[in-house]
Amino acid sequence: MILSRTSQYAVQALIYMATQPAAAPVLNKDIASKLGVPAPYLAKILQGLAKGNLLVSFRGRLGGFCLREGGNKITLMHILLLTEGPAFTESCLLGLKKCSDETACPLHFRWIPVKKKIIELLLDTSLEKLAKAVETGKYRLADVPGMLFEQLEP
Amino acid sequence: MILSRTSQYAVQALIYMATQPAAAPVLNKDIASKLGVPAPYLAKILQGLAKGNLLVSFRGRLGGFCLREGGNKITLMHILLLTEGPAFTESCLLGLKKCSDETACPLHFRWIPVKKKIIELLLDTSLEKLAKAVETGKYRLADVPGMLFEQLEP
DNA sequence: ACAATATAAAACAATCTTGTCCGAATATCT
DNA sequence: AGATATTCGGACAAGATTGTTTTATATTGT
Repeated sequence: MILSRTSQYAVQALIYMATQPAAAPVLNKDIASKLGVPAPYLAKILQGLAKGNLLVSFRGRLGGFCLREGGNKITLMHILLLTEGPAFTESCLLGLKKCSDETACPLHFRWIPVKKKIIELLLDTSLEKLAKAVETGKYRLADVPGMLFEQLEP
Repeated sequence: MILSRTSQYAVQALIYMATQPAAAPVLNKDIASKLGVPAPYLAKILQGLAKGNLLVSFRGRLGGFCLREGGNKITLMHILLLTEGPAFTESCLLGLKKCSDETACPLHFRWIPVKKKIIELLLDTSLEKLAKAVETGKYRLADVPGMLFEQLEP
């Protein structure tokens, strides 16, 4: 029923990046403060996503992270395959190592149609869709309120 | 996409108990060995289920654990409410503490119908159904093979 | 009294999350 | 060109959570 913290932060961060202008790299520090998540942990997650070719990273001044592909190419599935591991869609509800159509746990065939729904959702939901939803202001990305589109400069 | 180990062991154990004659208490030790899970850990889990009124426990000789209600009354939902906590059906995919129809994360309304399918499955799946499935021999409850209905006595 | 069993608590281990530190890379400024 | 400021990269460790094992205690039937 739940994703790991790592996956949650990864999705939040990528949605936020998709709301930002694609040209300029986004700073880990900025993402962390806008989302209210620990910066060192987020950095590690973003590095992993860069290694998985979802992001490009630039060091030095004017550095930061950019989405490698446009937000319309990246789906939740792409993200979770990296953060949850490549086998996360095949996991057995009861935790059996071997649970296939041949050697099935008693929940296997009941679970399959539900799993299918989940996978459809993950495949169909692109960063672009989510970013646009957030940009309407009707949805929030973090518990910390008002940080996202009400930032004031001194 | 995944339940905690505790939940997995709890469900496995209860299904196994539902395959056994209801009259005699079942020993933690026996369940553990048949399922191939650590006995002390399973004991702790079963005690929790007893506290949650899903099981009755008997101490001393001829002791053990019994299902309190018939297997047809107990659903996966009953079990998981105890092992995952009472709020596990309300958790937000992105981990937001406050994510309701009013203050929604961008995944909220996409996730609701899928969550509904999951809840339906959990409410509809009784221990009795699962136990009967296992008794046909077509489904397995544990990775350790052949322990369930091929136990030989010396 | 004894043996078998559940219960409780605590100790231990593994994993996940978070924080700190320093080095490497890169653009900007002088 | 060189100095400087900024940013990612990676190693390491502290803390938190979860899973596992051990130990001791209480209860019950024979």
